[in-house]
Amino acid sequence: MVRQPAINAQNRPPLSIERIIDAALRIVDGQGLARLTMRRLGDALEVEAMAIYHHLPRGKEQLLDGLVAHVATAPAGPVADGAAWRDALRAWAHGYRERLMEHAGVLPLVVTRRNPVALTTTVASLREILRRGGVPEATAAAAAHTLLGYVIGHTALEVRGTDEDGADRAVDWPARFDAGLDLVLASVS
Amino acid sequence: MVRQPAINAQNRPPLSIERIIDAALRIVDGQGLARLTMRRLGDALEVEAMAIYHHLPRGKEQLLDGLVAHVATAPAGPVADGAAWRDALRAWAHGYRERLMEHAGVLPLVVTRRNPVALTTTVASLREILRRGGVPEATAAAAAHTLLGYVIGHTALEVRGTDEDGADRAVDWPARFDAGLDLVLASVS
DNA sequence: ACCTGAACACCGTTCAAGT
DNA sequence: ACCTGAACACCGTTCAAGT
Repeated sequence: MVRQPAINAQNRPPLSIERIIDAALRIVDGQGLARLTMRRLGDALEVEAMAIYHHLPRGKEQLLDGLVAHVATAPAGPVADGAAWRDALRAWAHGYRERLMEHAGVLPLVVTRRNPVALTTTVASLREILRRGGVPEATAAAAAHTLLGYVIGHTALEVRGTDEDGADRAVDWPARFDAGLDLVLASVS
Repeated sequence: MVRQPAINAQNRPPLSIERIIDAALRIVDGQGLARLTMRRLGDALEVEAMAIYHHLPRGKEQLLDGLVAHVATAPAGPVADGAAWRDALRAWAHGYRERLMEHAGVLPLVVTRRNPVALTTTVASLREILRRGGVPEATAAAAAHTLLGYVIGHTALEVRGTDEDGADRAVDWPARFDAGLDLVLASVS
């Protein structure tokens, strides 16, 4: 008789940080950040809210940090051909925007929480691609911040959906995003 | 005997939306957004929390909308010499960044709240400056969104204070901001 | 080790009542 | 018109207790 590891009396697997973050993200995506409460999260996990504290001792703070780490950590992968850095950054930007749009509810957290590694590692990956493309170190560092700042800021504008232009024309957001992206990338060298 | 208008039994002026928003902003700036509660706001105004609802029937939602309107509504003024649009936009960007830094606590709200006029009017003013500078309509619209998105996003990165670079160098944020701003403005035409 | 149950101090908001 | 006081349903979190 092999011992079943990690199955408790109620016949369900014990909680894990991953399952907790996943459930929290589902609540935020489906109902909004304001409805993410420890008690509701407990319900979703079929557990008393207090059980969550056993896995996240810092409580809700740690939960929100986990959400940011899960959503905002998306470094650009290394590029085979260094010269194609412009295309690589464009592709990364599209992916990052989509990620933020999918989990729009965590955007305020991305913008608020102090000093998480998420953005640091992401911005470092961008700088590395620029560096390998032959862009001077100082320019690469500035351009990496500019690009990440643009993607986050523009996506924030899009999510908030200022759906018209001030001139009563509907905004084609993906086109806007691409146009701005080109503007940012065009002068990097 | 001239009637003293709007002085009540307790010998203090009645509340007004302006005084409420001011007090709320002071709490957010001094103690952070999380500590802005209706009861604390009431204390600051020397009033029971429930009195606030008489002036803001939509309650805390309306209060937060008011904070965003107060902080994020900062259109660029009209420019005498249309040809100097690049300098005008640079000056506006510096002012807007400073505003957001001063009231960093409301940044998550700026990024979250749906469809306030604040950003719409601001972006419209940027587009107008570009238009008068002779930039084609479509480019002007895209560049205005790009610029506002950049300023908000980059300031958000700065506020969160990823104080090092991933390469252990301290970041000179104002210099970074200027470098990115030039990058954005350089290719607009 | 992992989870529960009761409890505490605090929320936002309503509603009837006071002046 | 403007504000108060009590009340309601909900928070995050602690702590001792169960298995």
